[in-house]
Amino acid sequence: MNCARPNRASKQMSRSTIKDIAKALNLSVSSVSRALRDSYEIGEETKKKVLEYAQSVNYRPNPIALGLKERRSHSICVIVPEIANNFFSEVINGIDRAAYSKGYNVFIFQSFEDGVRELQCIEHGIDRHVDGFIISLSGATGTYGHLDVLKEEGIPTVYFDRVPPFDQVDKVVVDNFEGSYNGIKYLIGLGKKRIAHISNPLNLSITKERHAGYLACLQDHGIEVDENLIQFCGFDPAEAHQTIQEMIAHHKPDAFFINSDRLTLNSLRAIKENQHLLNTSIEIVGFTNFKHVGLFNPPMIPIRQPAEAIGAKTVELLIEKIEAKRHVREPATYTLKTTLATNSMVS
Amino acid sequence: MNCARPNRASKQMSRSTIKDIAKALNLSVSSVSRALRDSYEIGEETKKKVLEYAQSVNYRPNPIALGLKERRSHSICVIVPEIANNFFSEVINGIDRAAYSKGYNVFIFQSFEDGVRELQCIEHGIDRHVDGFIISLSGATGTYGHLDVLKEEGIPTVYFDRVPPFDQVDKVVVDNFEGSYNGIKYLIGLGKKRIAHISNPLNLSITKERHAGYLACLQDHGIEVDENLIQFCGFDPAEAHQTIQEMIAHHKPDAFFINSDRLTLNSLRAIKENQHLLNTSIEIVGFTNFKHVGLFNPPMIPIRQPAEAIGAKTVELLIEKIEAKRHVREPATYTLKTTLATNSMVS
DNA sequence: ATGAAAGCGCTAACAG
DNA sequence: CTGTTAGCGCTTTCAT
Repeated sequence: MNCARPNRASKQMSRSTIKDIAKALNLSVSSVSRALRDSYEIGEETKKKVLEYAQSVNYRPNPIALGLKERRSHSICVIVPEIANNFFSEVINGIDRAAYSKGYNVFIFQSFEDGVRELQCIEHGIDRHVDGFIISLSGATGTYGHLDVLKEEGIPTVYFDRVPPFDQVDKVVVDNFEGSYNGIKYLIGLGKKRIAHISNPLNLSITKERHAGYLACLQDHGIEVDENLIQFCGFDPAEAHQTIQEMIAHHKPDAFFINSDRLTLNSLRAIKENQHLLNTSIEIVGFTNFKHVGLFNPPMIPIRQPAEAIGAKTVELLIEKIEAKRHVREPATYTLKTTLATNSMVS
Repeated sequence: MNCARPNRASKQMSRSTIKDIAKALNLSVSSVSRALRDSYEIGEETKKKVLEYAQSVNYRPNPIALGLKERRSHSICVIVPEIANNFFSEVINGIDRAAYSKGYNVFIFQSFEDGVRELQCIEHGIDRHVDGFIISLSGATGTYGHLDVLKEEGIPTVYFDRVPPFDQVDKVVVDNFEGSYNGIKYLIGLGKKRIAHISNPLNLSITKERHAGYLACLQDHGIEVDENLIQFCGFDPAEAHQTIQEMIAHHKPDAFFINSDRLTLNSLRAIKENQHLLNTSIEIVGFTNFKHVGLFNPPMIPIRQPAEAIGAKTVELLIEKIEAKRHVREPATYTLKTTLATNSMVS
């Protein structure tokens, strides 16, 4: 740690700038700039000299100055409801890796399921001149007016998972309908008839689709829908607990289908504690990307989303939009597949 | 969505600037700036006029321009090994909330356990003129030279959890020694004699301390240390699996103590699959902040870290340093307590 | 091929 | 109290 201090001359206290280089090499700033950007209107000689010197002082362009000048920042902004969530943190990994490999910086913001903060995040991103947004909507609001800025100012944006209900935007989602349909089908195949559905509130796109899958599958298999077996429940663990408890006590389900990652984990404990009230064994299927579901007791079958792939896809689409010169591709929705991990020991 | 377009005049295409306001109000930019910053050298009248107008056009200062000018950005940079980790994502929550309430923006970067990327993250932060850093070191490197920039340039920095081995920096940690000591004591209290220790490599500060706690506790209770029961193991799930398998097959432990969050989750499955090879019941204690440990089978007792509090503390220290005018407090280490959650059903 | 100068949005001397 | 100006680091006409 305490090695001899490098000689004074080479110490670059505050990062060295293009101006410093110009001075040192007796050139004008514009020439240096051109050399650095590999412009065609610069002499080979000079270019080489500049590049070498820049290297030697570990020159890095100042992205702030660049941003001010160019109105772009080579960075993208990701807004998710919360990071402490298996699914979202995996998606972020996918985004981070993909963006990094394309030379983009990633800013991660959390909306904490709050529409107001979501807007603030968007404004922060805009203020910082990010080149584009990747957003999964907060669950708390049913309005979308705060997204208008993005459209109006033509800022490239890709939504994923929890997407807005209008059309003219890019979306990356999974086939939620099919995901829950297959989950229910699995339960029915096990002979289950009273499949409880624990769901987040219906204002989110994904919730609606998953709910529809549940209904459709029951219908297709001639099982009548019992409204008592459907309960909506927010993000609070205590609420989940109570919901489950009442469901078990009053409506005797023989299986559970749970609608979202957080809700699944929150519900499992309540099921564990109350399942003795039922005389059948209980089967559980739920959306979750938690990797170690195989350790759970009661056991459950997870419906998994290809989170990293979703992240990678959003980046691909976003960068395509950012770098598109003229002809912009029509906005589209990309749908990936969920997996029903019936042998869920595998990570 | 397709509501009548607001009248042309009020449409602020590109964000309105201080200059626009000056023009509109027939003032100089400096007066506007002063009004906005609530300077004392500005007339009440003018100030009010400016403030109102600014409000009406939804003026937001451009942080990029500000950053260029002021060399500070009112933002901090958090660098963690990975986000998809219960502990780190909780800490980030703590940081986010605390920073937000003090008006600071948070940039989150992942080092992916890679020293080179860690340096890049630091450089990114510096380039973006963040006011300070909160860092938990990547596990892959044993060198610390890449942190010198921070010291040399005097950039406020607070380390947490995985901290560097030198003194002149602020650190927020937990009492890892005590944490594992208590964990082992608990196992011994259960009558366990052959307590296996599955540990990450010893290059991290936290690993060393936890290891020391294990050794000390055995010693204090007159249990001889069996080197065979100590195994080191990286971040790869397959490696953990093999390590556990061999441990069980060859050395017949009657309990496990596992050293880190990720490793704990990775090991549990291997224990589950191999525990039938043992004739005793097995007890498990491990560091993890996963919230739903109570659902696990095999059951385990988690050693928890107060992650949100750690995050909040790092922010408090960092902002104190950032905003300190003259007299800088001596760097110090703040040690919080772990919890041995013996009734681990509680979230 | 190279230099000079303007300007991105903002603040902070410096003048009045 | 208010206006003028320079400058943060960089790119980009526009001259030369």
